[in-house]
Amino acid sequence: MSLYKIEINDFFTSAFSVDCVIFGYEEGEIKALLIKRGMEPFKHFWAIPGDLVYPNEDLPDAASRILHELTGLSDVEMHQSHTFGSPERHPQGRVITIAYFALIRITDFEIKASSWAEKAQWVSLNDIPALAFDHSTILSSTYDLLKQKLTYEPICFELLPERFTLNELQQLYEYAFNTIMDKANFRKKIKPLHLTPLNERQKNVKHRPAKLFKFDQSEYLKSVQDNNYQFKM
Amino acid sequence: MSLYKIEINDFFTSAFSVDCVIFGYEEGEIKALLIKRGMEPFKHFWAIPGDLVYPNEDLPDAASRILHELTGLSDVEMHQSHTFGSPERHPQGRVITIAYFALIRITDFEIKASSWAEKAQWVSLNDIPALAFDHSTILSSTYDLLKQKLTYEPICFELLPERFTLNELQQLYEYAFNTIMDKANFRKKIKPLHLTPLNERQKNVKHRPAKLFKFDQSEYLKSVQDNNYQFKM
DNA sequence: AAGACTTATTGTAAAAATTACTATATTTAG
DNA sequence: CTAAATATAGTAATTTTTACAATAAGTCTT
Repeated sequence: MSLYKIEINDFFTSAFSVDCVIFGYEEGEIKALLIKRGMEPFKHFWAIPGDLVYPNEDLPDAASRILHELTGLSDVEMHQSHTFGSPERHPQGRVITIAYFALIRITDFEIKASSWAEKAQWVSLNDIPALAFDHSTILSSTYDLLKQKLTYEPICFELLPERFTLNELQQLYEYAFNTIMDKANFRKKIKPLHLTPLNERQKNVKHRPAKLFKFDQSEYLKSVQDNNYQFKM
Repeated sequence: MSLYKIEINDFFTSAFSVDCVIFGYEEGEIKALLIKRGMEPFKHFWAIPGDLVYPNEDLPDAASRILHELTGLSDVEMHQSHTFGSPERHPQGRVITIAYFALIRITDFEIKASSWAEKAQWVSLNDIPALAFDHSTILSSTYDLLKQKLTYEPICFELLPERFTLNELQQLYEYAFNTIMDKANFRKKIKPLHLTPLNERQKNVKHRPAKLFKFDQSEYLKSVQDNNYQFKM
């Protein structure tokens, strides 16, 4: 196609989609919610949940819609990841996709069926199969971004249950950064976060139960302003 | 429009563009290269250089093309920023834009004329005027991203001249983070970077001229692998 | 109910990194 | 040659991080 013959309307021939990487944390592992595609192209392939964006729909709205259709959850913060637009990435035409990610509490909901998914399942990041389209790339670069954000934003609490033990928090970081940390020193490090201790303890463990804590977002935001505190891991 | 009437072809009616925030550093200030638009919409408004992406063009290629048309520079690393897709952001239809940024050395080139720009000019980030479309938002969130990356990637050297003094490096960080740093301590901090000292000095200064240094990227990458060193500011 | 066991929680001292500040050396300008 | 300005090096106090030890508080077994 010669550049000189392109007119403005020739540009309005692309579609775009939103792919939504949904991360959860369970049994000491970070997992992603994958679907088995129920339609062509890549029918029956595992994939990241995503959908074309409606002509009048805003991007974050599309991401929230996808999350809602699959999980029933609303009001979950969506984080924008990267955008993928290689001309060959979609067999049916030029489809740019904007990746988002959401962090959710696995135990908070039941996976729903969805129009475009014949099956949905949590998969540990260690066992991700081959995925449709360029979704392997999307998933891994979005996970890199998540790890990056875990170091300078307190988003770990979106993955943990609302009431959590300090060990659970530590194990999440140990998993993500593939390290082992000293328990005592870890507690010193998170002291400035002022996690709220609860009058509750772990249940059904065969040893001394740990105290449960919760994270108070508004408290945190205040201390960021007042004390010029900067979360850092 | 009812959702039930939407067919696949109704989705292939959008366009997308790439906007390229070009940052430079001069006279102790970070500046952005802005253009004055030569055509509608927002004719004569200041804007971030950008263009629609051709149907078969990859996104990074489009970003490089825009940079090249305006500056003549090639082989400059492009960093992807955020994507903006509000349905109302473009008066002529649904246009998603993917923001990129490039860091360049202002003195390395001359600004060229371009088909879509009637004028191009470096503007200090302190004096950015009202911009076309949602470009004010794009610029400020991309600058936030740049500052974020300045803390964990050695991209400061893409802004500085190839041979620079340690003071120039320090001043760049002081500008970006709006702080004042101790000269002696700053030098200790950057010691692990192993900047290469040159047998050259500053010229035309009315005091003792400082030694010039350069950054050796391949040396840096090696020390990242070998020593598990992680750049951090 | 006692004691063994496991884990939570607190504490402490050494090591390392950061910070604030001082002193000295080197070059240009007049 | 001297004054002015800045580069560069050094040092000691402070803070943060790290490694490790000690104790407390529950559960489980007998």
